This record gives sequence, structure tokens and C-alpha cells, in this order.
Amino acid sequence: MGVAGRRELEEEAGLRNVFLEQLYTFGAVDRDPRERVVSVAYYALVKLADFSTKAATDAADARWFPISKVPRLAFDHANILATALTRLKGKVRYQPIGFELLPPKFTLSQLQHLYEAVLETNLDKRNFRKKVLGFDLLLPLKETQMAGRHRPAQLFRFDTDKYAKLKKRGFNFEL
Amino acid sequence: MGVAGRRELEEEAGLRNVFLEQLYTFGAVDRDPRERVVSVAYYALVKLADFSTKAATDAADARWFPISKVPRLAFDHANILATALTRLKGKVRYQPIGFELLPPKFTLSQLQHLYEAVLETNLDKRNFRKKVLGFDLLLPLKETQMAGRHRPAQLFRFDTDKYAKLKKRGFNFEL
DNA sequence: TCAAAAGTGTTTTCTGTACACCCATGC
DNA sequence: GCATGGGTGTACAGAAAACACTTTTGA
Repeated sequence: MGVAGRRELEEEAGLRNVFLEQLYTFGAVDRDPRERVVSVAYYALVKLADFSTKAATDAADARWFPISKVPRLAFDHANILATALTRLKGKVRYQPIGFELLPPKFTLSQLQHLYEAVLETNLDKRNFRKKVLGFDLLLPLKETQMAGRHRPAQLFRFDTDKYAKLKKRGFNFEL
Repeated sequence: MGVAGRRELEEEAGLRNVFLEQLYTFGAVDRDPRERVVSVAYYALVKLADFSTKAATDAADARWFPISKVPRLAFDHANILATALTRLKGKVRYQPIGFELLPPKFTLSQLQHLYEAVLETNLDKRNFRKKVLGFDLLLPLKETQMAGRHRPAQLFRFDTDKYAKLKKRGFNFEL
């Protein structure tokens, strides 16, 4: 499923291997029922780095907005966006999709900031680390990341194989 | 949304006021792509009592199966059913949809059996009652139900108004 | 009086949350 | 040496889980 959407994304925006999920199918009831438009909406999670390089050049009219600054949208598009955000907030709590939005190597702080942004809350650093490391899905690398004049941060990568196995066994992640 | 599906249900099966939710939109990729069939699937929760009376007469070819005994289904229908079951199991945990499947007056044991069936587990009687009554969404009636040679059971009804209000405030139910 | 389901509290374990200080680095 | 974000452990409270006996009825 979502094959067409995936191909679209790939051809139009040059993005592959992104998290892509069907959102909802919207039927515009308020228009002429004989000429009814039905939109099967998908949403994707795209790393900002990927987007700004490849996609920005290929799909010239695509743009990037912070949630708080999205302009007025045509038709029911605002509604669709709202649906997507609600879904994302719900989904992020029991499925570790946060990792889709980070580069392959990332620090725990980056991950935390991401979750804080999506959930629109603040999280306790120690508790966050405790919990997320407790899932045993993050592999510490031998590298660190130096960014600014402070202690370098440990880099991790997400263990997709392990995650796939646990998911098959009906494992439950709750952040 | 789901207006058409609701009308269908009402006209074809004579069922109204049932819980109806969009499930997923299935595109049959494996058929000829130019003559592609796209199915927007919905699922509904129907009280067995309603179904066997009204619906059974109107929609003559509709039948009722226990999950374990559903016959082989055509096309991708088995896949659709599996999707619905997964969704139901997930949904039942944070939204009290169990009540949709019971008559207006019901006992706590009935409710518990329902949850056990859907979740495919056993639940502790005392813990279940404690939790479910803790939500303060069940109103005890002055009636009891006698069914068999044992102590009669207290009947309850679900407080839909209160639920609607709590839901608006972003309340979180977790069973 | 027996079988069968209804009903009821307490203890223990686990999970979530709050909270403060040292560390490594660049300037 | 100081500013900045990285990194760590413990104590407390509330939630979840385990657990066994009495009650009411029909036969």
C-alpha cells in the first residue's frame, strides 16, 4: 500500500526511504456530490537535511514551514494538516517514529528535542534517557559529536533489525 | 466524513447510531493499474442483538461469524479484516468503545468478557472493576439482572454526556 | 446443601516523576 | 576560568498486579 504515493515522493521530490503512512481519505461532501473529489491523504516524515538539499531543487514550489507559521491553505487542506498533526502526536507515543526524523547518527539530546517539539512539552533529561535507553534499541557508537564549546555528545544509531523483531512479537513501546 | 457509509449502513442493514470509523483505503495494486479499484474501508461496531433482529432480515446475505471461524474471503478481504482487528485492539485501550458493543444496560462481567474477547487475554475481576469504575463513567441502575442460579448482577449504563465532556478536555482513558 | 457467578480490600511490585551536581570542551 | 550543553543516580508517590473469601440465588 502507498506504492503510488511513494513513487510520487520519489519522482517529484527525490526522496526515498522516508516514513510514509496513509493518513485518511477525505471526501469533500460539501461540493457537488456528482463531481465529488475524494482525496487519499498520506503524510511523510522527512529529515530536514534531505528536504533542503534534494527536494528543494527538484520540486521548486515546495516549501518548508514551522507549524506555527503555515499560511492559510486552500480547500480542506488545513483540516488535513490538523489531522496529520493529531495522528503524529498519538503515534509518536507508542511507535518510535522519532528516529525517522533524525540522521543515522544522532545524540540523545537531538532525539529529546525532537520529541519535545512534536509533543509540545518539556521532558526531563534524565528520565528521557533512562527510558529510551531502556528499550535497548539504541546502539552507542564509538564516535562523539562536537558542536560548540561544551562537552562532546555520544552518538547513537537506531537498531532497526532489533526493532523489527520486537515489533513482530507484538512488543509495546510507550514513550 | 463517513456520511455515505453511514447512509449505506442505515439503508442496507437498518442500523443507526452505530460506531463507524474509517479503517483504511485499499488500492489493489496487483490488478491492472489502468482499471484500478480503490476501496475506502470502514468498520462498524454492532451490538449482536441489533444485528440479528433488524439487519438479518433486511440484508439477507449478511452473516455473523466468530473471529476464529470466518471463512476464506475473496480478494484482499482477509487483509482488510486483519487490519480492522488490529485497529480495534489498539483503539480499545485508550477509547472506551467497548460500550458500543453492549446493550444500554449491562453488567460489569459482560463488559469484562467483552474486553477479554477483544484483547484476547484474561483480566483480573477486582482490578478490572476498580479501574473501570474509577473513570466514573458508569452509572449504577436500580435494577439487577438475574441470569441463572447465582447472585444477580448490578446493571449499569454508560454516561455518554460525561464522556463527551471529558473527551473535549483531552482526557485520557487507558484500559 | 451445592453449584455458579457476583461482589469486595489489602499488600506488593513496578513505573513515573522530581530533582542537583560534576564533566568536557572552546573561547 | 567561565559559559555551555553533556552526562549521571536516588528517593517518593501513585499505578498496576497479585491474591481469596463471602454473598446471593436456583435447582
